[in-house]
Amino acid sequence: MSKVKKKSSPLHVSPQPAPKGGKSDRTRAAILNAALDFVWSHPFRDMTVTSLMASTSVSRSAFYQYFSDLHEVMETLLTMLQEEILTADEPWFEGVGDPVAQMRETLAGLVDICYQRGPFLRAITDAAATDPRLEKAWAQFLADFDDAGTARIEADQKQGLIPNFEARPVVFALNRLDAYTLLQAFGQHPRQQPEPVREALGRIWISTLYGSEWLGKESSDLVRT
Amino acid sequence: MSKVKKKSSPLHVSPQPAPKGGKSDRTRAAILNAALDFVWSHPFRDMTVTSLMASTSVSRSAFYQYFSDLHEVMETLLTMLQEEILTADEPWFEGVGDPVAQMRETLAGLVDICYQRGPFLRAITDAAATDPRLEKAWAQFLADFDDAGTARIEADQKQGLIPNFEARPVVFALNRLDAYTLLQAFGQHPRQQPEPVREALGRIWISTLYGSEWLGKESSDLVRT
DNA sequence: TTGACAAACTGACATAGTGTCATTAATCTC
DNA sequence: GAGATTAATGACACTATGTCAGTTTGTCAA
Repeated sequence: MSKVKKKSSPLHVSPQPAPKGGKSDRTRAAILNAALDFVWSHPFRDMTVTSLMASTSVSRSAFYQYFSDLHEVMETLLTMLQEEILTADEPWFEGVGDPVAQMRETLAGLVDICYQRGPFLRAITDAAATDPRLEKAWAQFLADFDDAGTARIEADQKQGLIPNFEARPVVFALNRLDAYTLLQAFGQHPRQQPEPVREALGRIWISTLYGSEWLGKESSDLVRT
Repeated sequence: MSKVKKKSSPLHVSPQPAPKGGKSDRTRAAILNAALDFVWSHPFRDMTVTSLMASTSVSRSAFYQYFSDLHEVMETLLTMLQEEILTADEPWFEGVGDPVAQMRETLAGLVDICYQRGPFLRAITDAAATDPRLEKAWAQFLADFDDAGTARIEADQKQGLIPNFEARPVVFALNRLDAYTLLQAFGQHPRQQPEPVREALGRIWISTLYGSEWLGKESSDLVRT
């Protein structure tokens, strides 16, 4: 929200990320935007270098001066999305305060982002199925949440806020819950409504970790003890 | 387990599915087995018609007399797996008795199958990312569980066994939880241990639906009230 | 302005995989 | 064992990829 421009539908664009370095990078940005636009309304499997460069003023072979293949484009975009999501997830994953309130805040942010970026997120995971590098990057993205979530749970267990069980497999499962629920709910048009999804995820996380007695007020305002 | 032969590692083989119809189907079975074998130790993205038919005694172009492309092979295999999973999932999804015991039974069966078929399951979802038909088939496979699970929850809600919330989004999320947790835990070698996964899934389903007070005995035997 | 060097871009090519088709080989039927 | 049906093959056309030698464009020093 700070300095990123938003187009109505096909999401954010990236002008010249590194205008000073020496490389002009104008074409590079054009390619990234073309990819973003494409993926908003077409499945990744239909993306070809030709189709991408058609919405550009330069030739197909120019593509290969900026990226080695389509997957590298997606990997670049994944990195951008990653930052956005990491920020939204901070409250519960990095915080130390009231867990349930932070959980709700984190989920709300996550659902919001994934609703906006749905088709694009979907494109990344589709692309990951056909490329080892991107597959690894996506796996690492999820694995980082596994680590952070495990740490948070173990901390809360020490405080007696969460019952004692082996944290890692549960976090692993809950993170796949989030990732693929959001992916399938928002990954293609028409997207599902965000509210029921957020409520469902909140219900599952909270009753699994903190107990269903915390589910009281499901409405918009956050619960504070 | 009834009449299906099992090879040690690369899973079941399918001899002549329809030996009477008229078509010989011997080559067809060979192709399906080649696919099964391939996918046990290689990612789907590396599968080509050439590589498949290489482990066969017939030529590449013979492939096209049995399947229109690689995705159709995977779709055929999906149908087989589907039956196996539907059977394992019957207790909770179709039953009317003690929900928690049935839940545990269902999850145990599901984890067991997915542990055995992991890499193959993975191949199917990878393949679905690159083909509309298979994508639809996979989506429908999951959607069927959404319907069945919603029905079961609503029934249990009427009996007061499950708190009143909108069932569908929660089932949707829980089914993605299962599918992608199992997929990522068992989808490629080396696979995770099945027990922690089963326990994690059980914990999440049960505390979300029936409350964590049912989690008492986590050991092997089933809880009966 | 010119020349010269580098950056940006291009068209043409080699490669890999797909799916089709006319033809040949195998198998069955009477 | 001749004819007909089914199974399998080799050769071909097509699509998309990634590479490369060469051309254009831009910039800066003289």
